Amino acid sequence: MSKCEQCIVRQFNSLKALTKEELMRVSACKTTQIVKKGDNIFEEGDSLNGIYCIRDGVCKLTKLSENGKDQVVKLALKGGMIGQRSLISGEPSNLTATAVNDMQVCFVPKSEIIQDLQKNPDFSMDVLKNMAKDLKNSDDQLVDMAQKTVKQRLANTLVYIHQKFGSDENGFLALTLSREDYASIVGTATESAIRILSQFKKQGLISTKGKQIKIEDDTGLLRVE
Amino acid sequence: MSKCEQCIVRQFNSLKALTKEELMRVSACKTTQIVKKGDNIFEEGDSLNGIYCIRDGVCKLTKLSENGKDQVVKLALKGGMIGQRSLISGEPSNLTATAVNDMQVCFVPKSEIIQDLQKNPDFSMDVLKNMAKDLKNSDDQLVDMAQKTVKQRLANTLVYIHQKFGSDENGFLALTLSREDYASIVGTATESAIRILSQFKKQGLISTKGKQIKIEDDTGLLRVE
DNA sequence: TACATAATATGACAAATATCATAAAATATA
DNA sequence: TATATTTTATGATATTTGTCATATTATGTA
Repeated sequence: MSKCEQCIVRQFNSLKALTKEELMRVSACKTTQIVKKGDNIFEEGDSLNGIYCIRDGVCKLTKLSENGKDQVVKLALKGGMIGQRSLISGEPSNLTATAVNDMQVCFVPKSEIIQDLQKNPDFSMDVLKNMAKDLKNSDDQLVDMAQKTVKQRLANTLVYIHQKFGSDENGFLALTLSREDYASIVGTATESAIRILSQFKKQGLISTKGKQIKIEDDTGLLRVE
Repeated sequence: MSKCEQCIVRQFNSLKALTKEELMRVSACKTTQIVKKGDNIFEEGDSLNGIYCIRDGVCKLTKLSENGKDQVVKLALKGGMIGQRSLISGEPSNLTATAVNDMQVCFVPKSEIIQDLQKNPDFSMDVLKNMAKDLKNSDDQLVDMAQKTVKQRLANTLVYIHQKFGSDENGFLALTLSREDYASIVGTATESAIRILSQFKKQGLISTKGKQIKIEDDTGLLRVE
């Protein structure tokens, strides 16, 4: 089994603030798991006994609304950590984590993390900073959700995914999501999302091939009204 | 000037986790200010050199959207702390804090707080827990904003304010907000908020007297479709 | 390959919400 | 108290968005 000390992914999250000794302990107690596309890592209401560090792949964090629709709250990718909020508050998870493509994640037990939070101020400060960043993102999303049109939100989402995940060799977004996923990021009906994508296509802002999407004009998308 | 050691308000926030010595230092370096209704404590983009502990009164934390409308992200009341997120991330404030009624707030300089975060794991853990709670609230709000109707959101807001702020001697909500404030909490046009309030009144869910609102049927409000 | 299944696409229509106009009431101010 | 100003209220209408129906295309599987 591979060691955390040699894992590059760690540089992208709070684990980089651990001392060599702490990291070795984490490495010794962690377990690595393969998660197949579509499978859940954990579900809303689950008690989490640790956190997950994403070695590879992407997952969506969603919450089921009373109307029966899932809302995507966040996308987490390679280097991300999920489950910290729940671990810190000691409450069951507020969100469901579902693999958007095949993933490899490392589970680190709660006891080790809590101990490091208590002993290592650099680590706890870094976790605090990441949580602060999440909170800012969440607040900003809330404002957009409240004040922007569906069209604007979908345009922003496309640009965001372009920026965050880049393009493949053919120019298509490297992260392929279903139209339903787009709809539940944007907070709209799947048909509405599809309709607006068609419109963007006619306007030359994007092009598509099956479910794959190519961004043709980022700035144009950001100008959508 | 009054001392933090004797301040009850502290019990409601992370400052309760400080040691006696730390608290005395905070008390020595803090400054108390009066903020009049409608005045800003800080604005979006301001660099904050500390955090504010609310001794009395209520403020709204808002963000201006590109469409020119303010969105309320959070209401903070007596015992609450504002500005922590910005202090921790080291970024300018993401939100504007405006007094909804007359307030008294204590400003604690950044240097003192940072030092305590570094030295006192109980304190940093408590700040972390509060941030985790804020994050959960923000995520939940996001889901509601995306998936619930304006009517449901306004009903939920009324119940929330009833729970959080209670009623005055005449049964009216103890926190009086303008219809415009309600609209920018719910994320709708002021006219829509007013229209729906009128509807709730006809249904006997609330009653009003000027801008004052009395909740007549909490459970009924929560059942609104 | 052929079939079944799921995902995407689009039309028609209904419902929700925003906008503009204007009136009435409440509140602040002289 | 009288007046000006703001806030609340409501109607008319336009726009946005959701829902249901159905066709088409893509994708997985035997």
